[in-house]
Amino acid sequence: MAGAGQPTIDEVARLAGVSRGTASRVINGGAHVSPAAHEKVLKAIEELQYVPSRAARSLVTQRNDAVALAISDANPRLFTEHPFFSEVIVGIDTVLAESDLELMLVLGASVRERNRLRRQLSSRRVDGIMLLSLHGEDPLYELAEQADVPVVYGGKPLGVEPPHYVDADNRGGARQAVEHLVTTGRQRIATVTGPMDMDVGVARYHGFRDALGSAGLPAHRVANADFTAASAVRAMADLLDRFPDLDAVFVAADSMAAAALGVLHERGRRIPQDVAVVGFDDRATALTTHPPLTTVHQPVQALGAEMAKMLLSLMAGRPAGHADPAHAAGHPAIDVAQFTVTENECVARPVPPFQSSKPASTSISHHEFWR
Amino acid sequence: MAGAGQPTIDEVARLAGVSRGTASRVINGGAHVSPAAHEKVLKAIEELQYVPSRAARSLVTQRNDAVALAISDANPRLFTEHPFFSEVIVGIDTVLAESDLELMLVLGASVRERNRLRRQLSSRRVDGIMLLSLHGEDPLYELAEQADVPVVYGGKPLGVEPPHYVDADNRGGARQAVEHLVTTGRQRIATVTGPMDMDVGVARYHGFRDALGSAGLPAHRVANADFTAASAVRAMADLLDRFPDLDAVFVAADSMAAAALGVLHERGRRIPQDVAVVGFDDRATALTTHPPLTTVHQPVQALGAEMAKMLLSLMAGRPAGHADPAHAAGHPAIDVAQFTVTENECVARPVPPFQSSKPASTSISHHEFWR
DNA sequence: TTGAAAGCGATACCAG
DNA sequence: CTGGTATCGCTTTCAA
Repeated sequence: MAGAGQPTIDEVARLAGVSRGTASRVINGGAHVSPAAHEKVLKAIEELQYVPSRAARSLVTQRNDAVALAISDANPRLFTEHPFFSEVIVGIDTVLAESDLELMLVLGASVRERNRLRRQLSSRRVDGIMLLSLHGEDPLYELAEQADVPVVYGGKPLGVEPPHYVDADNRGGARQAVEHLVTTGRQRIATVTGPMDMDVGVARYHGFRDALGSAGLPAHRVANADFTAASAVRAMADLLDRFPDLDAVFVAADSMAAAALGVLHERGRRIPQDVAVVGFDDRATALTTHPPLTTVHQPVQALGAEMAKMLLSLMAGRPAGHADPAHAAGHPAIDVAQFTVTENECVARPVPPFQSSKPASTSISHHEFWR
Repeated sequence: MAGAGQPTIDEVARLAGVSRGTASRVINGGAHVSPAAHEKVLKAIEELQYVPSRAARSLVTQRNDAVALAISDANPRLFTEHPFFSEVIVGIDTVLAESDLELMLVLGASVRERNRLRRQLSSRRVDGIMLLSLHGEDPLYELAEQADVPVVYGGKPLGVEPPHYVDADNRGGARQAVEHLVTTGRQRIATVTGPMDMDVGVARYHGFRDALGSAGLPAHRVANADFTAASAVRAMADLLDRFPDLDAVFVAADSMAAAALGVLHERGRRIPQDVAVVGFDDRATALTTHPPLTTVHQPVQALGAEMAKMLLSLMAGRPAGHADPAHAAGHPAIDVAQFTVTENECVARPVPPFQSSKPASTSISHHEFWR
């Protein structure tokens, strides 16, 4: 503390033999500086190993060059069990890395953490906020509305329509998954749902109903779960108790599907001969189950990347950040991701993979992330 | 920008009818302030919804109240596939939440990100750094040494002994796993290793050798992998090609073990009758495989928590942060976590679970995390 | 116990 | 194109 301390811009300026103003100009942008001075300042910076103090800079620029990702979930186990979160983070980070923005991670599970988040939101510590995994009536929602920085939601909050969010077409994806089961001749199709206090849970459930409805099949074989493996085990067992005749299950997340497979094995069901299973979400889990899981692929990293891009646009003052016509037409900033059913052995008689049946509004493609 | 703006401490002071100095004293600590003034300031803060600017505060205090977690891995897929990272993050966050410290997450995969990290380290942006998952010769190692803030390593870097790190007893855990296989009568035991440019990979491999060595069994059935599922598939297939007679496999990570199981199934091996499998690491993956995986349980969240605690100690100026006698004796700050073999169906003839055979140096217990 | 004033390390404006 | 100066919002010393 009493030691050398980091070099300041004044020392740089002195060593370079220029004024502090000139040094500053070189550091940012470098416009309006003579080549000679430019050179000298650069050399001084190099020699002193100078790095500007971000605190000082923030104080005057009123920016922080940092954004926050808040993951609001009462259940930290979900965060560890569900690769979804890691993938979103990777997607976000990919975009952020290109902008020299730093990422603050806030896990909003406990009251303490929630307070911490509140403080971060209001202490001009970050220039933007991304909110992930909001449940119904989440206090974070209100909290974020009060923030004076842009907010982007990952996954539409239940029951409200925030100005800016990124979401996948969960309903359409689920519909595809179940349609796939119908196509392969299944008649008594059940579902293990996600949490019904989240839009993602409700939407996938609706997709399930959609598909069965238009196929003229009953849709009463339903058990709720909350994306944890434990809840899926309970739900699957429950389904088998109540509907021993079921011949297929759509499980609203791969991590849950893996757990459900265990229950099915235990109960002596052969897969896919007796019961076909389709999951939803990621790919890694799907491939290590036995048999490999048929699943609807969701480009989660792209979702994270899109969140970050949208936030950057907002921070830059651009309205929604999309050249997409669907959005320009007064549409809220939703990104409907394309889904692909990945055929694996969990469903008999595979048919060729097909794309989303959603007609338009799917113009944003992130091929670099897919697969 | 031209709008209201956040309230400043001056406005608080004015509204409370005191000087700025007094207001500041109330905000931090509240000592040497008359009860009357104290009260008034508090009310003004409440009324104005005042939150101090962290940038301004940092500028004068020279602290940031933030720490960084840098995850250096060239393969982002690992981060998403391996629940290990999420668990460490949760463990860290649990501790941090109690200290009002913020967490910056830096994924150090690309060159760009590495530069970003370098900048963060040297721009007094964080008060401490945690480094996770360093590979051999990782440039991050040198980088962190130059940082003028405390650094804690998660997992010992290969070949060097940094002043402060937290690690689990990977060698002992692996030894236990393999001893377990020996105990159940297996003779031709193979291993799928972790990356051999990381201490964790080498240590677990040594544990494998240790156990086979003292049992008088050969230890040549080895295939290397890098913790990804894809690499495990290759390694397992390779093992079966080279040693079709193997009757057990120790796989150095559960995520890899799950993948290996798939290969074994494919090749017609019955588990555990033909081949017994033991994994290492987490519990969630272990339970959703078929059959459920026998594994060595590692308290990963505790590891993360310990990293954070150690960093906090260092930041507070305390030498290593442990009352542990083993550490007081000039020992580096290693935390040897206890391991438990979790019995599942992947190994035949289960014996009662047993604890680590390591005698001492295991005094730190995080029972709240275990199980 | 309190108020006044001096910085912390940058940026940005404004004459020169 | 450059140098000086005000300023960002807070903590902290120093007198009173």
